[in-house]
Amino acid sequence: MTNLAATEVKLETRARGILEQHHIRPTAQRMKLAEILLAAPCHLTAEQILISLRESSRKVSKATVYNTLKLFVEQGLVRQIHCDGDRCVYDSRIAPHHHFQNLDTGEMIDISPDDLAFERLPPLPQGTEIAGVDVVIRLRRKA
Amino acid sequence: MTNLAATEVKLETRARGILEQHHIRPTAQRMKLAEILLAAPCHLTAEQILISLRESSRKVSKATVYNTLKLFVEQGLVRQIHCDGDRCVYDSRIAPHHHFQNLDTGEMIDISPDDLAFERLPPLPQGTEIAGVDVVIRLRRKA
DNA sequence: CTCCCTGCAAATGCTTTGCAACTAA
DNA sequence: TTAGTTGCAAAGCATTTGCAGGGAG
Repeated sequence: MTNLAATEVKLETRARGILEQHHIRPTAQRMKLAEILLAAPCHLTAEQILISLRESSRKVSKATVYNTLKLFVEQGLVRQIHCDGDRCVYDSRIAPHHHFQNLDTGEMIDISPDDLAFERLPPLPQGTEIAGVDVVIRLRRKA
Repeated sequence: MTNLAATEVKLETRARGILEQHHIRPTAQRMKLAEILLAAPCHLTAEQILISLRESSRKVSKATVYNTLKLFVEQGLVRQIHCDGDRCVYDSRIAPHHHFQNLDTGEMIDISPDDLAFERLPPLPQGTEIAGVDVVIRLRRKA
């Protein structure tokens, strides 16, 4: 009980700090969203976030959820991953890392950067540099 | 001229052969689509394919393009790549390979499997096996 | 008071689907 | 004949946008 309360306070403080670091005004809606995403490293769809929000006291409109997520992505607060054509997840872990994708469930699982290394990378086209490298290991149930 | 004609005939034959191998009835529309995709390894959006088709003699409806592409994907004739949220490309190279994505132009470029190798892969979650590994190296114009 | 934020609903854009006409074996 | 295909238009669906009302500083 006291632990829970302490955790919640800490989370709120942390969320506020991160928003301010990114020069985002900490409105009630943005705070709620940040708290959901920052509570733990997670991969959530806009829909799942919307459901989380409805369960909490404060109600947030769908438009605001999308607008806020877009803002967070632009500010580098979360990462947007397109796992398939008509669904994308917001990844609250900012540090570079890779993913398993469970094809049966659609679930995304983090891969620690330490667990994956390249032996050889291809030469880059003239005049370009690497902005990022994404690896997705697609998994199926073992036969 | 004779070369061109020969190439076209060959392409048509090849397209027909591939459709039959996959037990897809070679209708005129499917042949045209297969020819566009098989002419060379390429990454085309549904829109680009639609434009190619309009330029050719035979006209094909948008619905048929989507239905046919879906069929081709299901049959493993082409690969569908989701490069961003509201756009996907159809990759006519079936063999496993990876991609550069030019963030400035959206263009996808093949990476030969020989040019990329892993030094270390992460342990897989219990009861799963690898269905595929996709690497996307995102590029930006060099500063 | 002013600017920015929010929420609703309408709009957008890609993709899918229902259905009647059609086509090839 | 008969199952499989096509094309049109309408439907779907995730996301974006226009705009009026609202809130914080």
